[in-house]
Amino acid sequence: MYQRKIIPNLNCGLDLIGEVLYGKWKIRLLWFIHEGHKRPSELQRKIPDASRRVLNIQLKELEDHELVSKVIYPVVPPKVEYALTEFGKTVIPLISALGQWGDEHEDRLRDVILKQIVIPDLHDNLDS
Amino acid sequence: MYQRKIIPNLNCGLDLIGEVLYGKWKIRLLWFIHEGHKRPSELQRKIPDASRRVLNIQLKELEDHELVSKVIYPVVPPKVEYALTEFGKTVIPLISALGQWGDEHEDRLRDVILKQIVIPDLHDNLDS
DNA sequence: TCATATAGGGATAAATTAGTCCCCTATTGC
DNA sequence: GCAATAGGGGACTAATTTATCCCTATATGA
Repeated sequence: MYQRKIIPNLNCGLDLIGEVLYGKWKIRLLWFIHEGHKRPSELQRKIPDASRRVLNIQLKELEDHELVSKVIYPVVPPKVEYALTEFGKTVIPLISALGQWGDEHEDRLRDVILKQIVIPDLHDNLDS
Repeated sequence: MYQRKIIPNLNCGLDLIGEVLYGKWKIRLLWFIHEGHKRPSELQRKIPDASRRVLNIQLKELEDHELVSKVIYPVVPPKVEYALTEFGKTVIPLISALGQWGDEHEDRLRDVILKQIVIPDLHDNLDS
């Protein structure tokens, strides 16, 4: 596991929430778990752009931060289920609000974001 | 400037808002500008842990994404003022909600976060 | 004359995050 | 026996983000 070399700031609420929600897929993981997709394989199907590995790592962090809980059933083949903790449930309204804002301003956002991404890239990645 | 090699996903609202709000200091920049700290030097003083360089870069991105506007006064020494755009103002309630959640759960968050950060680090960085 | 304040940028290095590849477990079905 | 399934993890590499260092310009005050 990666050993941090720089201590994060934990001065204010924004620092604190940042520590637990930053991570490319964390918010989406929380959202999908909230929607009832409990098992790792389901989550991987919902987020195909993330590698299995990274999802596992981020799920582990969410678990360490007590936002989700994990139950491992001792069966073969293995069965694992994630769920939001009570604490984790309290972030859902925030995620919902973020997603809603993004949806409301979808066109404008897409526009300003794409302006920053140069053409060659689009060309090279048309197939992805 | 860094040229992206991977096209970001822009499928849903969460992807979109992520593109404009990710960045270690962006949310704080928006917040302080909202509080009336308009000038670069003021912002740097409010966020001493960020290097001047990075703040400039992130301010530029916020500007490109039309969340803030920048006015350069042609005087010497230079004077620059940032302000939230109308669009930028619409994110403030979200940031406020995030910060509030962080504040409400401050103790618990600090606790779970620090558990993940190992002791040697704390030792090596006691002075920072 | 020299330091200070103001704003900014290039080059480069360091830190962090994400992704790829390959391997392991044990059972069921063919 | 062999493939498929479900969940994981180590080693390593690539991508991305932040930080550091140094340099530019001009006016003011000591």
